[in-house]
Amino acid sequence: MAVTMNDVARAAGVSLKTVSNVINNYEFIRPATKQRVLDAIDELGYETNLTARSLRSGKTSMLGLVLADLSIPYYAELASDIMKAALSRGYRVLVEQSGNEAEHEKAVLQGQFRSLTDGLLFIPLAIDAEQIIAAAGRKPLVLLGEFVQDPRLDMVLIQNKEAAAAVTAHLLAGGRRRIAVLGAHDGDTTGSNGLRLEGYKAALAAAGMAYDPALVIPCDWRRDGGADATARLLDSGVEFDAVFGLNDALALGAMHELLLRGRKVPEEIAVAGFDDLDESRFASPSLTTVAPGRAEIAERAVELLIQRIESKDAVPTVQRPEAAFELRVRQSAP
Amino acid sequence: MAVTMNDVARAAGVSLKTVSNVINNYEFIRPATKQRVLDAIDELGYETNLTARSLRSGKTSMLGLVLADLSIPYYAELASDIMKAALSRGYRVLVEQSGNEAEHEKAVLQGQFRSLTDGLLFIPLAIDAEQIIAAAGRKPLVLLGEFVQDPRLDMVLIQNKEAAAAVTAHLLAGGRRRIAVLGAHDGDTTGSNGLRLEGYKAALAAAGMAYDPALVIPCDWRRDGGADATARLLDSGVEFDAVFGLNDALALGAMHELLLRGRKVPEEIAVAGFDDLDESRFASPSLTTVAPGRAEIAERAVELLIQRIESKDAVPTVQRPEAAFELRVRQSAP
DNA sequence: GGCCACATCTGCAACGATGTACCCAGCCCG
DNA sequence: CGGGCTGGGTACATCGTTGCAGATGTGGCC
Repeated sequence: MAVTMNDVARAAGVSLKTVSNVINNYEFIRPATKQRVLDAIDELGYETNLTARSLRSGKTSMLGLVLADLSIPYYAELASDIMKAALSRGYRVLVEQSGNEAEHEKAVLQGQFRSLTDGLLFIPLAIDAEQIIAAAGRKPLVLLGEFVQDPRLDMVLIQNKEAAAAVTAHLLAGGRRRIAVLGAHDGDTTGSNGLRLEGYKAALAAAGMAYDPALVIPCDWRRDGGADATARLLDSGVEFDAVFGLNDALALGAMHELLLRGRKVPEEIAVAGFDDLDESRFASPSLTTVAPGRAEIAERAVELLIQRIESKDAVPTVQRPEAAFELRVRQSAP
Repeated sequence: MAVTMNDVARAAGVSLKTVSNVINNYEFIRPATKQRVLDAIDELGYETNLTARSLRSGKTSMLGLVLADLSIPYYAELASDIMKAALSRGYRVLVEQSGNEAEHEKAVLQGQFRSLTDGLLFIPLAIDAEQIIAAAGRKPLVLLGEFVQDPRLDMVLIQNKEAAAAVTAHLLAGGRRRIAVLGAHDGDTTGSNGLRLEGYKAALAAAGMAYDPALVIPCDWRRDGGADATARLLDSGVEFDAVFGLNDALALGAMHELLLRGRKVPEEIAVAGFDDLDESRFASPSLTTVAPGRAEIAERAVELLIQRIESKDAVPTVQRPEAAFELRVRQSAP
C-alpha cells in the first residue's frame, strides 16, 4: 500500500541502500544521484516508516511521560513544556496518565509502555523509591518533582523548601501572623508536601514565630480539596489571617470558599499558592504565588533524560539540577 | 539485550511460533504447553516488543491527537478524556501540539507523525477543509470541534449554535439587554466563533432584540485576549450590561478585567462563558457557562475513529454525532 | 604501468514479531 | 483398514528499515 524505499529505489534507478543513505545524509553520494533520489521521493510521496526504523535501530525517539492526569493544569502546562523541549531535540513524547494509582504507576514502569519509548520521565505520586527501583527496567528513567528522593535515581528537583519559605516570609512581611497551610499533614517531612511544609516552618522560625499544628490542614491537591479544607478550617473556629495553599489549585479553591463566605481577600485573609498557573494570574483577586521555574525544569529533565539515553556509559551518576524559583506577588497577598 | 520470543521459546522447549500463539491467545494449545510458555515468560521477564509487532502487523494501536497546545485548559481536559476513551478500547494516544500554525497543521497531516498512528483526531484551527483534504493521507481522520465543516470529512460536532443561544437566552432572561460578545468578528458565520455568534444572534432575534455589531469584539481565545477585549470595550464607552465570552478563558479574562476596574459582577455586568472548564466552577464569582459534553465528544470521536480504522469498507460515509450540551448557571450570571 | 586510496554505490543479513502453509498424530467413520 | 478430519505444533517468509562488508571505478603517485 504505502510507498517504501524499494519503490523509491526502483524509480530513481539506484539500490535500496542508496536511498537509505540519502535519507540519512550519508556523506559520499554524488549530488546528481542524491537529486535523483530526492526527486523520486518527492514524486512518489515517500515517507519513512518510523516503526521499521525503530525496530532496526532499537530506538523509538520517543520519551514517555507519566503523570497523574492532564486535566490537572499544573501537569498539563508541564507536559506542554516537556513536549516542546523534547521536540526541539528530535524526540516525541508519549503521555500516560497514572490516575495517581500505585498499581498503574508500577505497571507503567515495566509494562509494554517502556518498549515504545527510549526513556521515561516520571512524576511518582503513589509509589516510593524502593518500589520504583524494583519495578523499573533497564531503560533510562528521570524523576520529576520531589515526592521521591533516592541517590540511586536520576531526578530533577524543584526548590520546594526554599520557595515555600519565600512565600511564607512574604506573608509574614505583610503582617500576617496566623498562616494556615493547606495540603499537608502536620508530621510530613518528605515529598513536595513535606518539603513545602518544612519551608513554611523554617520561615516561621526565622521570623521567631511559633508553629501551630492546628493551622495545617491535610487535603487533596485540587481546587475542591482546598475549598473543603477551608470550609473545615472556618467551621473549626481556629483563627487565621492568611492561607498558604501548597499548590495553586488549593489556594484557588480556598479563595473561592473564603469569598463565598463573605471573607475579604486580602483585607481579612491573604491567600498565596505555589506553581504560578496561568489561571492564577487571572483569578479575582489575582493570586500571589511562586513560579517554580517550570520551563527550566522541563528543559533540564528532557536534557538529562536524553543524555542518559544517548550516552554510552551505563553508570548511573546522580545528578540533581536545582531549578530557580520566582515569587509572584499579586492582589491576593500584596 | 532484551528478552525476545526466541529466548522464551528455547526456555520453554517449544517453537517461537508457539510462544507467539500463547501470547495472542490462540485457541488450540494444550494447557500444559501454555503453562510452560507462561512460566518461561515470567521467569525471563519477557515483554512483547510493540515496535516489532507494529511493523509486522501494520498497526500501531496508537491514535494521533493534534491540538493547539496542552497548556490551554480546554484542550488539556479534552485530551485527558480522549486518552481515557482510547485506553479503554486498547489504543494509546500520541499528542502533537500544532501551536495553531497552518504549516505545522499541514505537516502533521502528512508527515512521519502519521506513520506512528493508525488514525488521527484533529482539531483544525489554522487550515480549512480544502487544505486538509489535500494534505491528508489515506489513513482515517476524524475532525473535532467545528472550525471546519465538509461533507467529505468525518467529524464530531458540538452544538455550538444551540448552546450559545441557550447562554444568550439565559442572560436575556436575567434582564440583560446589552450583551457584549468576545471572540468573534461581526461577519463570522463559520467555525466555532461564527456558529456561536450565530447562536447569539438567533437568541436575540427570538427575544425580539436588535443586534448591535458594536458589541462584538474580536480577540484571541485566551484569558489575556478576553481581558484586553474587555479593556477596549470599557474604554470605548459602549454601554453593556453583560459579557458573553465565546469560551471560558475569554469570560474569565473579561471577569478579571471588570473586577480590576471595580465593576461589580454580576450586579452591574453579568458574565457567561462556553466550555465549563474545571476552573470556572471555582472562579470568584463562579462562572455561568455551558458544558458542551466534552466526555461524550471524546467518546464519540474515539469510537468513530476506531471504527474507521477497524472497518474493512474504505467508503468514507459522513457521520455527524451531535453531543448534548448543558447550561451551568452560577454566580456570574444567575 | 601498477598500486593504493578513496569516493561511491551495492547486497545481504538482521531487528522481533506474525501469517501462511504445512506436518504429524490420533480418532472417527464407513 | 484406509481416508478424512481435527487438534496441536512447527518452519519459513515477511513487514521496511539500517549496519556491515564488500564491489566498483577513478585519480594520483612513484
